[in-house]
Amino acid sequence: MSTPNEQRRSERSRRAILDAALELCRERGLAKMTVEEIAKRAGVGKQTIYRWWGSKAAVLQEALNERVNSTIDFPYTGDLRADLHTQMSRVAEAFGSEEFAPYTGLIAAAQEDPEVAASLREHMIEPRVRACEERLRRGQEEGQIRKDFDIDTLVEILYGPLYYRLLLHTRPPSLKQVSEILDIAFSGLSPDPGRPEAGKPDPDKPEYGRAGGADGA
Amino acid sequence: MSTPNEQRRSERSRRAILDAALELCRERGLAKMTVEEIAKRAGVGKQTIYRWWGSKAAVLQEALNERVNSTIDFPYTGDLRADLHTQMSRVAEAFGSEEFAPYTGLIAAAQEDPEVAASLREHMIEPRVRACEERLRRGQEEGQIRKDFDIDTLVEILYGPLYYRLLLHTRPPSLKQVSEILDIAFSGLSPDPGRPEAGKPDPDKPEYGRAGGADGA
Amino acid sequence: MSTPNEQRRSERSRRAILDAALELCRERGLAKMTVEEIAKRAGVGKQTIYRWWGSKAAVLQEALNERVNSTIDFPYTGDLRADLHTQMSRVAEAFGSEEFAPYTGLIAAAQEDPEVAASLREHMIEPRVRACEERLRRGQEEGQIRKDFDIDTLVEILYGPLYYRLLLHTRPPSLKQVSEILDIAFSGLSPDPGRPEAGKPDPDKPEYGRAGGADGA
Amino acid sequence: MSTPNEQRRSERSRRAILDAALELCRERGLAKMTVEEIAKRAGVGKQTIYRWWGSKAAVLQEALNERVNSTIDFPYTGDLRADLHTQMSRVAEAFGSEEFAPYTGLIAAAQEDPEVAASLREHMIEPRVRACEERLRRGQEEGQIRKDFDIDTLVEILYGPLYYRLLLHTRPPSLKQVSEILDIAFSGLSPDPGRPEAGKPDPDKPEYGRAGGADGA
DNA sequence: TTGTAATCGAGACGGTACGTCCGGTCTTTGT
DNA sequence: ACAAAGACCGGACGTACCGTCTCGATTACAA
Repeated sequence: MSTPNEQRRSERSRRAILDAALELCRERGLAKMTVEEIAKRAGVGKQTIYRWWGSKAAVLQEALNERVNSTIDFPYTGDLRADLHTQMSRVAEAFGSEEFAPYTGLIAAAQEDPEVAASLREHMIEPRVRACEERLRRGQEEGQIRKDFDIDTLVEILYGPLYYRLLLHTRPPSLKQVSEILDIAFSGLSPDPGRPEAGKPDPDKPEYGRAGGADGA
Repeated sequence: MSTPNEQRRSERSRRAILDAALELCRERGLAKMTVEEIAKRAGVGKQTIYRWWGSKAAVLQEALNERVNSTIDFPYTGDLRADLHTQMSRVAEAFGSEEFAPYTGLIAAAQEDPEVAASLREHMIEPRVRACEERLRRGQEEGQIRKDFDIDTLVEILYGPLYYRLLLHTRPPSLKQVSEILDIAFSGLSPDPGRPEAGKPDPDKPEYGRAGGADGA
Repeated sequence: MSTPNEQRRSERSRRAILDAALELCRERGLAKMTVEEIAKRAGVGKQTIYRWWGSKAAVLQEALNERVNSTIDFPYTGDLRADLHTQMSRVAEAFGSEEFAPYTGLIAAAQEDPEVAASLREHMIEPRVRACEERLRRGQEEGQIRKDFDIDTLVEILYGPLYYRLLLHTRPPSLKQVSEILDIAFSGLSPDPGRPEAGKPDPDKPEYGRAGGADGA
Repeated sequence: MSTPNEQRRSERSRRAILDAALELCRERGLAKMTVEEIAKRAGVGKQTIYRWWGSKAAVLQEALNERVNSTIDFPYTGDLRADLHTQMSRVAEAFGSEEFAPYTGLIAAAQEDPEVAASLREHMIEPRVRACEERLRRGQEEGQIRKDFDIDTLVEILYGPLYYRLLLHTRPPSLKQVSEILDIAFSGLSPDPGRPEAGKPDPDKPEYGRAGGADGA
């Protein structure tokens, strides 16, 4: 079976479907949108969707791919820490934006559907991870960071906290968080007697255990 | 309106429902199980589920709560880093286990349902975060780590990478990852000329960019 | 099994149930009312209804019994045809009234439930048929009608047309119909050259075949 | 809104639904059959039933329509009374048959649903009433019956007694009843001194008031 | 007068069916 | 020859009632 003749495919329908899918996903989220709605809004038969995609998640995946290819590239100014700050800030900002619902929806779908998970990894995660790794490796070669750490794990340490906030909805990822991540990552936790003992209050910080109900839904 | 008379509630049915829900979730995941199935397997009317819970996610949430309350507590041996290693290893192991599907299912559901998100935070995340924070604060007071970092962000740096692997399905969380996280977090990335430049191979590490499609689900 | 102790029965509840049932039946018909509604409106537990009656139809049956016992009796003036006219007019009027829905509802229920049918016959039909038969027999003995017809069939000829209109909803039973029934029944259809050929217009008469759709529902 | 595109309708499904409905109605009656059963037996989605009919009664109505169109026609031999006897006997026989449950079920449903009532009248009652009226009018013109009676009322007098037995379940309509109806209707009740005073026993006749339980459900 | 036993209001329970919605497939129609 | 349109089967949704089953709290009888 597999896919029909790619050549006869209607680009017009493809575009309308991707646009409608993205639109709907932003309106009510991946789980609450239906293939039927996409079809209706795109002015397309349902079969046309099922012919070319396996699920609404696959449609959304393709729709997202097109819009975000630009954000892959990593800056290079020579200062690794500054470049990381630039890039991570961009990510934190994106994660905090309302427009980002489709991405979290996709990650949610990936939890229950290995195909989505694979596609997500391949198209969204890995290219960005690779870009980050390359920048890190270059910095390493330039002696800006130590060489005895695993680059992959390092990427996870830098971006994991952003995903943590994004997906557990504790508080929105923020620029402040990015700075703190870099602070800790670069300086390390081990005590350094020569350093000042800063105790600045933190507006990001939720206060677990006090008036807990307020941070609901 | 709200809930009916709690006193007349049948504990027998409640148990059967929670058990059935957990069982089904492990069999096919939260998204693919239905309220009807839970009811049938529990030998219960659907209305009995709808009477006491708002959704299948809420049932699962309650079912999970009961089983994991024991894992909150943090060890205290006096050595903060060792205690973190102990606890994070436990988490990494749990995250890797097959039995953990219900938890990721719940996180997925939280992406599209604020009520689930709130409940997840309140019952699963916050108690553990609090426990970790307390341990960290104690270590801080004992001078084992620096005092000028935000504790919340620190928690995110430690656990974020585990969630990253759990939810993005790049590779399973592992004990090795835990060690590396602690290495980086404690030592910091900044170069230290006195240290050896270890280059040990890493079995966890996927090789992005080579035969990338092969690691798909 | 059967019924519980009749002596301890609460007359208060019995009354409230019968009243509520009749009220509800008039509001929305037997089929669309529920035991739950009766119980709620009567301020009574559902069990109290199920304890004493087998179905909502049985409740309604009993409720109706109480209200209509007065209409059984047949007048006796000496003029059979006049007495029939009096009684049948009363019936036609009752059948036409809006308050009569419970009765048709009961007949409807009887079509699918033999118990209701038996109860209906026993409590509502037979006593009235017997009364009518007695009056007819007396008239027969007095020589006011011929003796060579079956009394039962005669009753059916007199009242059947009223039930016909009541149950098939072609047009409401009317006094005019009663007069015509008696005319035909007493005179007979066979031509009598000596009689006048009346051709009075009939306001009751629907005109089948012309603009038929207009008389719908 | 209303009905979808009639042209795309599947005749296959329509047939299966009507057949299943009639079958089920004969098995357990209109009230005790469910839309779900019809769907299952017809191998059809429930939605396909709800798409084209408003209720199970509507389905049954359409199913019955197709089977009974043949019985409308009235015989014409020149002898009105004989023709009436022929036709009414056919009806009496049909009313007595077990296969007739769907019809009584429909009449029952009509008591609580004006749409069913209208449909019943339009499709089942009126065509037959019209056919009978025409035959009667012709007989009237031929001088076989008097001209000073209302034809509609006459139809009710002839058929009302059959419906009476059918719906009140006193005793089954019978050929004997038909003969007696015609006897009374044609001869009239008024005494005729020249006639014999027949007193033949009647097997149809129930004996109200004696051992009444025997005719119970 | 006080137990004792049954009925009572209340309503949770295991179920059945409702009528709606959507997922995926199959058929018809128009271009 | 495509696709659009959309009807189709299947089956889960959440709701409404069914008739049964506890629960105390009356209530009426017997002791």
